[in-house]
Amino acid sequence: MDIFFYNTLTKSKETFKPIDNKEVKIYSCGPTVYKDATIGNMRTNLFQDTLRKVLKYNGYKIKHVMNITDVGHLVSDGDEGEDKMLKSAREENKSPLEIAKHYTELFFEDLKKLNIETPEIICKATEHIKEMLEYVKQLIENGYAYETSTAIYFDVSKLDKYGVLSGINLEEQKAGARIEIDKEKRNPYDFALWIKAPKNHLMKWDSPWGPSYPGWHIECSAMGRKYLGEQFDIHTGGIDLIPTHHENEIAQSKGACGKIPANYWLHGEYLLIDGRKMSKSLGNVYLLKDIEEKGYDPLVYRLFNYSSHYRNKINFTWEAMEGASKSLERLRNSYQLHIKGTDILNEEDNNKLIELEENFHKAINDDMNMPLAMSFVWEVVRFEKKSPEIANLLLKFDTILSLEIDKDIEKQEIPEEIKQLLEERKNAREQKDWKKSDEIRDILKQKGYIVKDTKNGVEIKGG
RNA sequence: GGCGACAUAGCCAAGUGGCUAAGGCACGAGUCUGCAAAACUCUGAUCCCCGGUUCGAAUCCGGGUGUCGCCUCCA
Repeated sequence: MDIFFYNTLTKSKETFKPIDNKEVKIYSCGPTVYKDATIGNMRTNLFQDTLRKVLKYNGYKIKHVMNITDVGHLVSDGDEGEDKMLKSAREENKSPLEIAKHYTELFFEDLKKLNIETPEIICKATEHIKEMLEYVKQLIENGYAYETSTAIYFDVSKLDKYGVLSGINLEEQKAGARIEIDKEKRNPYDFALWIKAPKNHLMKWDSPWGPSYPGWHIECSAMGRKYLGEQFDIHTGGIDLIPTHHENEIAQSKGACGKIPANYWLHGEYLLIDGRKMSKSLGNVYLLKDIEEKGYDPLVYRLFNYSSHYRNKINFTWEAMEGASKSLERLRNSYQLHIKGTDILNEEDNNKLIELEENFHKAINDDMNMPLAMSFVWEVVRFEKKSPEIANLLLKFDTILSLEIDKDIEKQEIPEEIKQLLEERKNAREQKDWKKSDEIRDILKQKGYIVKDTKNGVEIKGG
């Protein structure tokens, strides 16, 4: 079955044709590890994870590279600001590497909680200084870079075209409209490849230009080339990376080897909070931790992401989380109903299930249309007959969904105290002492246990 | 000023030329139950507005209106 992806490079949906028909090579722009990863960052990681799993569902192997930016980015385009990593280091009274290590660990904890697979290759910028320097030297040799008193700059005017991703037209942009003009720069859109370190700069390395440090686009070009070659299949990131970071990566690659590094560029849209972009100034930044603290399984957030396509904005509200929470519960309940089911499926049922699996497959292959795919999941969930075969189909879907659909919420340790209360309530019910029964139910509720009386006996949930 | 996205039921959202416009959540009605919960069944849309193309448009084209994002680090 063909796979289709929307390619930012061509602004159209294309049939996916990998360079190698067995293994797909992917590069994802990873986190800058000087602060907490937000649920917005996690949305991008979730879409990348779904990409991996969809490719695997179609039988491909994956070689996926993700960088860890542990050398800070600069504050502003003018390259005159304070390095963010250094700013954090100063504020938290730790060394830059300690800061990086701390936030890297937190980042991977979040990925794990959301069942996001770790890419095959994780590479740190600080461990690839040599490769970056070689890249810069090559750009100078090829005539695409020049030195100023503060940095080595990329000369965008040397390219046949700058702006293939974002569609900007350099002539129509007002030079210095919102940024200070650096008189040494040849073009306003020239960007720093390598920056000469001021005296008190903490993170710096020896180079032909003295103690200095990398600009903020070169690491992805250098590491991408090292691990995946000059050209690979897919490059991913958040939509905000299009106009600057990815544009400049393409510029660097064209300068170095004349090629655009990836054939397909996939970008995830923003997560909004109550209809607005998440930002510190609006005070609406949420972390996965905040979701957990409200008592939600982190996978509720994962399911919530399936309610909208990755290329559309999604609006985060607690009301939406409540809805997703109910849905996840229903999915898992349904799996249990099917696994315990004893209905015999006839040919018509089997054909219907095959059709649903195909529809699901088509939906995920169509540029990862998860909202549509979910509608077929729900059809399977609602299937009239209950049978383990249907449960297995749900399990197959879960290789994409990663919601732990087979998690048995009833099979948990129940403390002795709770067991006693349940026993008391059972006796009360047998004597039709409804008042006492309801009182005990309230007590259990206060302790976090929800009691349900079903035909097959008492069910308990919570803890 | 430039670039771009979006506008579908109370909320979220799929659908990009053609059968009754997916699905989830919420609400309401019902079955079941001592009650509650769960489960199941049923119930809801002149697809932002105005033109145009077409046998036929939510879907294509033009023009409005509105919301938002980017052009400064940003997933």
